[in-house]
Amino acid sequence: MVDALSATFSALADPTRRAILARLAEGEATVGELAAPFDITLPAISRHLKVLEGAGLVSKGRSAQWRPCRLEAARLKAADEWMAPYREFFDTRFDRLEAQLESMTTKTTTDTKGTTHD
Amino acid sequence: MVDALSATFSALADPTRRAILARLAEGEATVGELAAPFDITLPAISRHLKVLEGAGLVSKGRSAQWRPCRLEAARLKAADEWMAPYREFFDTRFDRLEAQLESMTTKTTTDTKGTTHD
DNA sequence: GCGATATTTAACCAATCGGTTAATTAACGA
DNA sequence: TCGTTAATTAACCGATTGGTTAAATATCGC
Repeated sequence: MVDALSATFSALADPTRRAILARLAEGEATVGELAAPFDITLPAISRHLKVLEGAGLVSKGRSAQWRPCRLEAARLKAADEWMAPYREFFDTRFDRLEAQLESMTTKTTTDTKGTTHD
Repeated sequence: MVDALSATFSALADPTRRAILARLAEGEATVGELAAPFDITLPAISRHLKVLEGAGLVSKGRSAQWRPCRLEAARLKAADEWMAPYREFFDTRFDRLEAQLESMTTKTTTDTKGTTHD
């Protein structure tokens, strides 16, 4: 997978890991505290945290036998920035009706093979 | 994986698929056109597209033997909205120095076990 | 109907994923 | 030093992933 953005999105592609991030947005928490809300075992949580750490979304400190975890937002910001150019499309109603209208008014369309989308 | 958000992030966790989306942001394209820039085989592209379709990020039309693909932004928007609450943290320099300052001024800290983060 | 073009499906493979249980490491506190 | 608590590591399992080659499907143009 290698690249940071892929690692970030991959880390986000799991509801448990997203929940952990949501929890950390409210402040630091130890591994045990993070694990509490879930049904899965501690080793499983430990590995989810390792994935989040690997993606640079979380950092771990140490305090006696505890490992307080903290949200690291930089990589989230990078993911957010990757999304930014697509925001332009969020409200583009580029759909059936509009496309059809366009193809009816324009005679020889610049169309990618005369689309009949849907 | 089941939930839409996980499917979306998972689909985005691959550079080939992100490149496909970037290409589609410039307009519709057939499977062959989308495959052209890549070294991998057509079946591989076909499956990447199926992942993107499955995540609702791309829709396919049909026109003779071509399958013109189009970007569908709704799910991207949902992912973007998931990120929104975290934007608050993007510039929070919540780091060593600031945390340490805080723990020095506050006597009995509300600290999660007296963090020594890093 | 036939050959060419566009795309998908099938079968396979090695690697990774998300979970488990059991064992290990590390630091506390008495 | 011993028992307890916090967390990680190891070994294993079944499912999924991302790629391949080869075969199948669909539609065109003649």
